[in-house]
Amino acid sequence: MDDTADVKAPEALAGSAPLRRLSLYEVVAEQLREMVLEGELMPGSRISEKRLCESFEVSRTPLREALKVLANEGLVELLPNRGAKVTEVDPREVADLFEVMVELEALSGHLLARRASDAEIAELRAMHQQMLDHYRRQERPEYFRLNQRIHRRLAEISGNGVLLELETALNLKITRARYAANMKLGRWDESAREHECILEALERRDDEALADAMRDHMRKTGDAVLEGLAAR
Amino acid sequence: MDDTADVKAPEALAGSAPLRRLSLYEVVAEQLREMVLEGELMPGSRISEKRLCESFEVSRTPLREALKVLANEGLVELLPNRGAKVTEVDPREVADLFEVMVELEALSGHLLARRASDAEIAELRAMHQQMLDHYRRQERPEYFRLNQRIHRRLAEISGNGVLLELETALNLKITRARYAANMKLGRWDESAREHECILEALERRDDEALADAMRDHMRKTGDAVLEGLAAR
DNA sequence: GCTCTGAATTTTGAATTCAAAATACAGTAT
DNA sequence: ATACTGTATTTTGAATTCAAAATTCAGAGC
Repeated sequence: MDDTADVKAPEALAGSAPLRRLSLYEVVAEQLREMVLEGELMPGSRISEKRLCESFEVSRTPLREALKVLANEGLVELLPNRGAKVTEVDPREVADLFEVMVELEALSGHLLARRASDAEIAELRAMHQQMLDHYRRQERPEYFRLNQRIHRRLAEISGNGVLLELETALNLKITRARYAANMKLGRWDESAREHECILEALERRDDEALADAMRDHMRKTGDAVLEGLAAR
Repeated sequence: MDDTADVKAPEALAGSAPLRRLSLYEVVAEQLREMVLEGELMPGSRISEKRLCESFEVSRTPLREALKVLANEGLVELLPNRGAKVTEVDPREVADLFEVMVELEALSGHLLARRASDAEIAELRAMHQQMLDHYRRQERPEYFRLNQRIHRRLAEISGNGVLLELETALNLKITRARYAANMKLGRWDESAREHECILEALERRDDEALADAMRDHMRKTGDAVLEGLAAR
């Protein structure tokens, strides 16, 4: 039907911020990442290079480069001479993941209490309030997106680049586990309350309380996800 | 001179152990990794694809795939349309790195105290004693290698796969920072003593003491590396 | 002399091609 | 009918080719 559309528009995604064109493999990787995270590519399923190339309308070269990136992120597995498959969500690994994340969050908390500026705390508070609005209006996707943004912002403000990278990387897998577990809504309001605790501890700049609150929040999230996974 | 040598011998490196052929890009990645770690490729230096292709005797495809892997590991930076360069060792980032590593080690300690079997503890003790032998004989490279193996084994035995992966990944950068800092030997015996503390706490299965000892060891290592970096 | 412009060259990005491995499949023997 | 062998097909791995971007460099203009 639309086979006139040979025009690729990778710059469409570039926005305006970084002012640089993305390589094709980066675009493909981002797409793939989303497909894996949202379960569009089922865990365990083999990935046919040809099929994906056709659907993305790119050659195999950038696709294979993208697969290598995803493999490093742990979202796909590369089998030698037999292509790639989407990694399974292994509850055991997810448990390990949260075990680590809990500690990273605690570290983040300690750093935040020391390093966050008043302006940054106000910014987080504003985001938090907006998130509560979405909660009250039961706007689930908006709530979820903002929730993610807040967590990311917390990691950023903690001022440790390595920590930010690790949390981002691990969060990929967590997001995937969430989808796979089909997170029940029960924790929605519980989670909102935990966020309130975090914000309050941060505003008091209470080191230990903040670390504990963040640790606690992550631990409970983990428990909920694992429960969801077990109940499949 | 030797332009008769069109024969590539990638299988020469495959050895016999894993019983599966490594892809070319994996071999290249491993070589590159070593070159970066040992400072053979200087931090900040631009990487010419052509030159490297010639020296490895492979085409650009596997080399570029390998570069993508290294980029994910943070050893090289990919500049759009301008190739790759070896990432600089940024003391600020190294500090962040250790800040995180210290917590990961503490977690590792807690897990080890609970999960290590008697046999595994004995194994670690044996490795430790052997390392002390190398220390007494002043066999530096052997000491260093065994040191690395012990740390890796500790991570393995802690039984958290994600933790093992992270420590392995971060350890890459730490190793590089060490080389860059030209680690002075002063800490050699101090480090051996710290290891003794770790072993003893593990043998007592003293949760807190072990976590503290491992945290402490990593913190001091970090301080030494950072000092070395500052003194360049 | 210095800077700017614009071709020539080099280098990178991505598609295509070629070769090797794996898979699917048909036919034979048991 | 089932298991096995050898061949055809498909799919992956890696080299090559083609196009686009960056770099270099020469010469014109100030």
